[in-house]
Amino acid sequence: MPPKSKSKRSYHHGDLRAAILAGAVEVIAERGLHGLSLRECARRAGVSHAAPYRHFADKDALLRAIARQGFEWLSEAGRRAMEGVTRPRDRLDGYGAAYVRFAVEHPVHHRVMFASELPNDPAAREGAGDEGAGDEEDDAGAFTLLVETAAELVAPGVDPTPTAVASWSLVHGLAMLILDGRIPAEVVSSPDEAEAFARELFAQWRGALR
Amino acid sequence: MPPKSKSKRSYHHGDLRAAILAGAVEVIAERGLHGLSLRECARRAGVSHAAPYRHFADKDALLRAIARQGFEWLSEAGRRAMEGVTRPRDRLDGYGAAYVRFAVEHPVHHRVMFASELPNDPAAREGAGDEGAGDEEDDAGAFTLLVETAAELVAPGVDPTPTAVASWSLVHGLAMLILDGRIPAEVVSSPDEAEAFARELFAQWRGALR
DNA sequence: GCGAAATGTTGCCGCTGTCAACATTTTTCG
DNA sequence: CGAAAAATGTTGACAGCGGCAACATTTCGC
Repeated sequence: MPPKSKSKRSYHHGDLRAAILAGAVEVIAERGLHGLSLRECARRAGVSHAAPYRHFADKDALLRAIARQGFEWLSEAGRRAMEGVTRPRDRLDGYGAAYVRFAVEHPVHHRVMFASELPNDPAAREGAGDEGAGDEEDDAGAFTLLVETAAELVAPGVDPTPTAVASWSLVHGLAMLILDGRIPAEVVSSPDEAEAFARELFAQWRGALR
Repeated sequence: MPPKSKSKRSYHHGDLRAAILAGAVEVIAERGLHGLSLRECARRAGVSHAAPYRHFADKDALLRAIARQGFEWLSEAGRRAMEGVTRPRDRLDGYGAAYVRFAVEHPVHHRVMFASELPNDPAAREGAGDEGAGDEEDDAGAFTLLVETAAELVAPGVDPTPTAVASWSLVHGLAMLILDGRIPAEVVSSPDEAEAFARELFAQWRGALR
């Protein structure tokens, strides 16, 4: 059993897993979430219709993989937005702005991440070391980071959860409304405009906590 | 051509359309959005697999009907929450609280309404009076009502859109996070708790506008 | 009553998810 | 180096689904 930790290339296809992942994002962008099919992904990768099953147990597993990738990118974007920023409010501002920007720049990932067609399955916990030796964090990572940042903002001893929930709600709701096209396009047509708009709303919100 | 305006009963099934609508909501609640199938709805209604097509052009039409019903209920709940309330901030508070409560009480409708797998189709505008003589409002109604309420709150001459967007983002994001189970259950386990939590966040937010 | 419209049924097609059996390539290890 | 084993890809099959066409039945307007 080879330790398939890093380099996965030099097999039949090269890196089918990544190709299918990218193809799936492409298909969803073109035909929507319910227009995704494993067979279409296989077709675009130039393999037979059952090949994807060597890399994903089923369709849900593929969607979970996209969601996981999205959460990783989001966490990374949030960390990068806060790095070097020391004042707690500015850190929370930066995270929120990065959140909205991520949603606008990666709409498919955001939709899959929060499509919530992946119900809470606290089962399937076995086989240590079979797959995923790198990172085991799921969506919890993003929320944890947010709560920690909010904790720096509120008075010590106060439960930071409400502040974290409010912040997350604001940026999450804004992101969803933008992605669903329910916000006038002239307000948030580009990622930069979206981020600026988010920062404006966040500044107003921050005033309420004082 | 009978004027099928009101009483739709006394045909083969009685009221297949309503039965399928209710069955679809049931199926979605049990198996998720992607677990919905017209054939399963037909089965539960006791009809053959093609019968639903006499009432819905396709699967999307069924989902659109559910969404329309949801938007009607939401608008009605918002109006009822604001009726008799005169102070603009209290009106906005009431609408937001009703919004969150609606989402918690009708999670399936909320999910379908904002699944955004129903892309903007400004086509198909013909045949006046064929169907739907009652109300023609879509999701625009909810947002319009919100903007109008926000307009009462801000200083005259100021664009109320940012305030409306912020308010909607907050309650919409909160609703989605609750429905997706990303908020600790001990905070918002019941509709009442969810509404109370929403009111608390809204009160904080309102302070920032002053 | 009678024609027409509305409603429901049966049968079919292509597509999809998923599995099992088979084929091929690559890695591991004596 | 050379087999055994593992990983990867292919073919074929099955049931379920969305959607359509043709047919059957009920109800309504007159």
